[in-house]
Amino acid sequence: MSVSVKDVAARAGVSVGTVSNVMNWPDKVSSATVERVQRAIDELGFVRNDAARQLRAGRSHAIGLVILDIGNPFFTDLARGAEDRASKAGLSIILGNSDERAERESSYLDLFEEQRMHGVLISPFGDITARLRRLRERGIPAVLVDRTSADASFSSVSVDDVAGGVLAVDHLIDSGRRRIAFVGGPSEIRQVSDRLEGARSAVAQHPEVTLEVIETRALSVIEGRAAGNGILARPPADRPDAVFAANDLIAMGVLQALNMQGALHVPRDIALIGYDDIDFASAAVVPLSSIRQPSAMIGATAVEILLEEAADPQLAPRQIVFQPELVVRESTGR
Amino acid sequence: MSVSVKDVAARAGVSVGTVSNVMNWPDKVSSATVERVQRAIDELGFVRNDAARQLRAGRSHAIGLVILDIGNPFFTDLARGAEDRASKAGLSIILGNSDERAERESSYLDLFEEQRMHGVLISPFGDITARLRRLRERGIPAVLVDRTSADASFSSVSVDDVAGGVLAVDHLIDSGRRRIAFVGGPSEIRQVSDRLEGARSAVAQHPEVTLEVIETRALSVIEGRAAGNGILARPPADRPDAVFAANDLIAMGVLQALNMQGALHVPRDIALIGYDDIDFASAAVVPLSSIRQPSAMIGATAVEILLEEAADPQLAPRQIVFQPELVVRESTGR
DNA sequence: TGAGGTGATTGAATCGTTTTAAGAATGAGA
DNA sequence: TCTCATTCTTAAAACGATTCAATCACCTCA
Repeated sequence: MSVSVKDVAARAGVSVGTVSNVMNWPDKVSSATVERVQRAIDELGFVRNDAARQLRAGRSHAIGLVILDIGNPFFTDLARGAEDRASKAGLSIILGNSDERAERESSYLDLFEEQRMHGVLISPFGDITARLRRLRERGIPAVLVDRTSADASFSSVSVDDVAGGVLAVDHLIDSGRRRIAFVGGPSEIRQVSDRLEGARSAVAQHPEVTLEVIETRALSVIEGRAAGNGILARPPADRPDAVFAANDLIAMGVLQALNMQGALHVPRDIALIGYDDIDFASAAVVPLSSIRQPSAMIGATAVEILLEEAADPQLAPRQIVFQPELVVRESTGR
Repeated sequence: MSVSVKDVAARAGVSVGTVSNVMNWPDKVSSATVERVQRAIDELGFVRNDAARQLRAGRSHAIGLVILDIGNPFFTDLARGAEDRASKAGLSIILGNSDERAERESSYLDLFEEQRMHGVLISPFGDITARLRRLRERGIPAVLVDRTSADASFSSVSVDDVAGGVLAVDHLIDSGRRRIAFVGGPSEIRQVSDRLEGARSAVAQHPEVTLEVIETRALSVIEGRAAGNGILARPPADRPDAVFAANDLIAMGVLQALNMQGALHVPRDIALIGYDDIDFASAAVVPLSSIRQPSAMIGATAVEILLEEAADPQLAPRQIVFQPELVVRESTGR
């Protein structure tokens, strides 16, 4: 059925060891032989069997990546970044989507252990430090993405959401706004609470500025629109003059509500800034200011660290924190 | 480093063959032995090495899935459906994103061949029939998703886009619209041309109805908005009274343009229907009517067919075509 | 001519599991 | 007690690539 090194060796009139050397250490082989073996490979259409390579090598040539939500552009961008970096090292990425469900997360970790993955990148949902510790004992390093390790026992690559909150609110204040509303929730989500914390600390620098919190049940367009309608229903004097949304989906909902029938004008009446800078943000009715995260860079960096740890398991865990970036568009503009 | 069957066997005081039987054919082993071996497995934390299993079995326990665009909810839903069905058969799905680039598509196929995948599902971009034929010769069956095989030499699972076009335009006509515009492009995309063809044939049934085609350069929100602005700029008598957008992104762009500053009212002045029924559709300023495709079902069915072909390579290829479904919301409503 | 060196190639062992034919143990029936 | 079945269990042979010590061929220099 399948062509093996043995067949190639027979065709080229050399031993299997030589065929292997041609593929992996061509310098060790005379150029005439390389040529001959290569021709045999092409003629037979030989494709090496990765299972056998892996078995011999003791570990796979792939990195497992578990993300929280495949529908979220932030994660797919992150995956793209990881993939690009990994392929440079001759590794592939196996993508798993935990969908914020502990049992799916766990079954991916099972799979990755059975496959003796080169390493695992994970955006954790449940408490999996014990699992990761075990993987590490077995020679499979792990790096957390978009979340820091509680006890710093694992390396992590994340973004400073507190700084992002400061960035957003400072920008609103700089453009002359004084009554700011934070819209987002639930506050259990670490990203939400961090961004709010940043907003609070920015406001604290300016006695004349107030911050109100409008909590939502989820980070969705629908919830954002509900919050926006709530603002619209208030007497004008009670309304904020700026909204900082916990992510772009919320921001788009708020925008839709405020903009409906031209009731209020964004940014004239109310300035609006979101978070994540998803593609939709620039395509909104009023292009949305937002806080951009280096999602692809996060993925690439995580792979980088993982490779170093795979090469030297003794390495001390590192926590890499990226800084977010302000993107100004019309929704907060003049 | 790693615990092997040998260690388990030693601990349980049996041979490795028995350990293997406990895991794969427990009926062949006395219950006392099963119990003893199981305990040894648990105590040692044994996890079997998939590479070795695969090597012995000759093929992997995973199915490769190559999709065109991981940012498109249609494909992620499809992937979810495939994954659910595959896991019932004890198989996992390895997801690859070709990003509509031939070289990425090809490198995933290389990977899948090296891994001796159980089978391959692919939403093809380039012309890959030759590649797939070769995979099949090597015992790896392939099923096309969201596209039919030109020469019917491979099984496929797709949706009848022509019927979807008919569905959309019939609905517009039924609700009293007479001057319909189709917005979408480029027409090289098979889905676009099929939907337009459906629209044409629906219109052909009604002499009093006209169809105009507004071609866009891509299926994006921005392009949709440009098209919408074009419509807005015309004298009222020249405007269509209904728009059929080739997908929901286009539709949302058109909606944003028409609705801007309350210039035109959707659906009063112009009815609007999209295609795909993505989550955003129901969350738009005016909830969007759309054509829903059974994306998860497509994935699940494709896996089903793949499994049958893997079990019996002689099976004749089948073309499964699903019917799309009309979802009516406010944008075409009363 | 022979010793020593260099570079290319070989062949066997190895990775960890599954499979299969053969062997051992047990019990039933004569 | 012996034979024949029926369970269980074992040992060894795969699967296909990589690795490493050993061998070979050839050349140089004394």
